[in-house]
Amino acid sequence: MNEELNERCRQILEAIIEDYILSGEPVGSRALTRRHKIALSPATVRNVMADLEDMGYLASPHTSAGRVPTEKGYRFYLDSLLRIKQLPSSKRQSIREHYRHRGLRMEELLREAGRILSATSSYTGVVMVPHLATTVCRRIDFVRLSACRILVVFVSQTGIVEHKIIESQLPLSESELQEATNYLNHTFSGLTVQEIKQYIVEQMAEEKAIYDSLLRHTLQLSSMALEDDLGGQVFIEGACNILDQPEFNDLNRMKRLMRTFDQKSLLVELLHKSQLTEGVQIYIGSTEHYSDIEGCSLVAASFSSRRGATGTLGIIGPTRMPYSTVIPLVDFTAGLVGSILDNEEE
Amino acid sequence: MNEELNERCRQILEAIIEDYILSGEPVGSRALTRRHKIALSPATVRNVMADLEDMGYLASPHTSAGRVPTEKGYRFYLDSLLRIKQLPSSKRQSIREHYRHRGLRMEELLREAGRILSATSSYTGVVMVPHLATTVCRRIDFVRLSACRILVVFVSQTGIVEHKIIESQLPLSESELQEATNYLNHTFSGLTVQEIKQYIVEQMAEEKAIYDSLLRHTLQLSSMALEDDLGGQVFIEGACNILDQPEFNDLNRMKRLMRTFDQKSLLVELLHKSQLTEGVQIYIGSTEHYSDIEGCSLVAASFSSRRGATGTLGIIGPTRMPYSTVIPLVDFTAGLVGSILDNEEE
DNA sequence: GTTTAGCACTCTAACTTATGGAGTGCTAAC
DNA sequence: GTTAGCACTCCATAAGTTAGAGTGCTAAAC
Repeated sequence: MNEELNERCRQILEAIIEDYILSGEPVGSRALTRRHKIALSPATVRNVMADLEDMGYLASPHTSAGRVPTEKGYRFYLDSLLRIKQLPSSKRQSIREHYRHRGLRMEELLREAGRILSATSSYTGVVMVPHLATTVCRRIDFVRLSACRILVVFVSQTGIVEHKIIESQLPLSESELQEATNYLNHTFSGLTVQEIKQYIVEQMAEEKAIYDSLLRHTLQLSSMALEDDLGGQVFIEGACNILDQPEFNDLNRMKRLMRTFDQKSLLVELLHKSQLTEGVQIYIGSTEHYSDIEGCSLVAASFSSRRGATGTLGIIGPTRMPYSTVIPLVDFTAGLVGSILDNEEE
Repeated sequence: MNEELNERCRQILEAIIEDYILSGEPVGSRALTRRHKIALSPATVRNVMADLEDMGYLASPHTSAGRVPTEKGYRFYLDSLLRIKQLPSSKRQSIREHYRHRGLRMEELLREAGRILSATSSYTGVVMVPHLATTVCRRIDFVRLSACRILVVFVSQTGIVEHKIIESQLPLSESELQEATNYLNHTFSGLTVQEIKQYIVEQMAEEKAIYDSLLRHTLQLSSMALEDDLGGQVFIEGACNILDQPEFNDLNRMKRLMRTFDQKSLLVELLHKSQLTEGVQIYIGSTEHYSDIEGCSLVAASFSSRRGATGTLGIIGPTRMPYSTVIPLVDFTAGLVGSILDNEEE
């Protein structure tokens, strides 16, 4: 694939994609020259377009329609043509404003982030809750519900609170539980969940060394408490926003998208993926990749606080969305949410 | 409105509604006599249908289509014609099975209840989380995040856990907080949230009598902690299920419904309403009432545990849904969820 | 008086048939 | 290499047609 696109091709490709983003209609050679003051005749543009089609950057829905960007076209546009502006400071300010009077609960903060993303972009906002793994434990509490049923409340440095009810094998008295709690807080506070799990495994391995049955039991309970945390949960806000896009006049595509939202699994997968990489990631739904969100793209960025909690947020919109504003929006929001989490830690 | 429907009218109305529920198409006189072994000619049936239309139980989309039940028609059907079967015990068993291996977190339980309702009915499940008001306090914990920021964890007898971060006016030390916690648990444990609020108000009124500033402050904090709880939150599961219904081939209606789901406010209102009444409630969306869910109905029932937590759950489906199976399903589920909550209390 | 058969009438959904417009690809001239 | 010109293609829209289902009314039958 050694096709170097020369300047003219690039220009025309860019013009086509930008037109298409605006109109959603296939763009033809005539309209293009008119709108973009290109110093070429439609015929010449047609030749270039035919080349671009051969190379896979464009496609035509049918013989006598204009051209539409392909996934490859978008990719090239995103990688090489798009100049990303900074979000204007007025907009930054107004977004910050939205977060100002927020309640301070982690979950609500993230839900709200999704809503703000959605409202600001008029597409759909998605937010994935940080996994506990890299989260630093501030405190872990056991609350005795009955002899064998124990409520575990886990609080991270970032103020994430998770709770879970576990069934203990052995009945435990109030005072035993208190003792266990004290021990755990003393031992675990300041460690990440990962480190805690590690520690538990190591201690359990030396099981024979542990003569203290309460201690052994305590470790067992904490192990149960920390498995399968809630992290990775995904909030979807403003799902219906996206339905106003003309591409969703197709009932089936619409249903498919809604189903994807309902199941969430694809989103979890994608959001996870983009957590592994720095910066804004863009996933383009096409027939080959992510066909469930065909016609849509996900613009995602992960946010993280200084102390480790890392989640991902983003916007799902039609593939033909104005990336030049959506990308900075997602980028800015990720940073903002991260810093809000930081402040909550202090 | 003193229209007594005679036996024949009732029979025909019932037949029409049942046909319509099955097919979703306007039903005509001919088809009706054929399918229902009615000992009357189509012409006679037509006369009856015309009467029923005059009385407002039926409507015709246009001159030469069959008849469709109106909201009034459905109401009459539900109130006077429908014989509700018990859920067959095989089905009960299989539903119980679904709940068996559930994690024990309240929130997950309710979410799952929504999912099971949705899957079993192939419509959309909704669940409203119990409000704290009537909930009995088991325990209330303060966790110090920083001098002024405090995490409050509230645990009800039913195992509902709510948490919230509040900002204290005065900085509090670890030990002061401990003292406050002990005081609160001692005082509040076993009271309902309502009672607690009452108590706080009374105590504050005697403010002058409270020389102990820590005590005053503690009360203030708990007051903050208990206002605007999370209860009333609504989970919607399987929203896309309902889209497969033929009535949602209409794009606009579909969008409207999705928007209603997104906003949730109408659902909150309806679910609240049905919390005030015993048994299964049915809300029929029509142009006049609840136009946001036009073409849909909500079948709802509240569930409650012995100790007070009361929420509501239900199914949203097309108005022409098979009530004879949906109603018992909702009824049974409400009872089941209530009893699961009871067990969790034990 | 109620019920029914018959019939003219209505309305829709589905199919067919024009028609205009937008756009292409090719060729030949610049 | 670029462009004008032109024949051709395809879609969207509108208009016309038809078949089917259903109604309302009337007059006869029970």
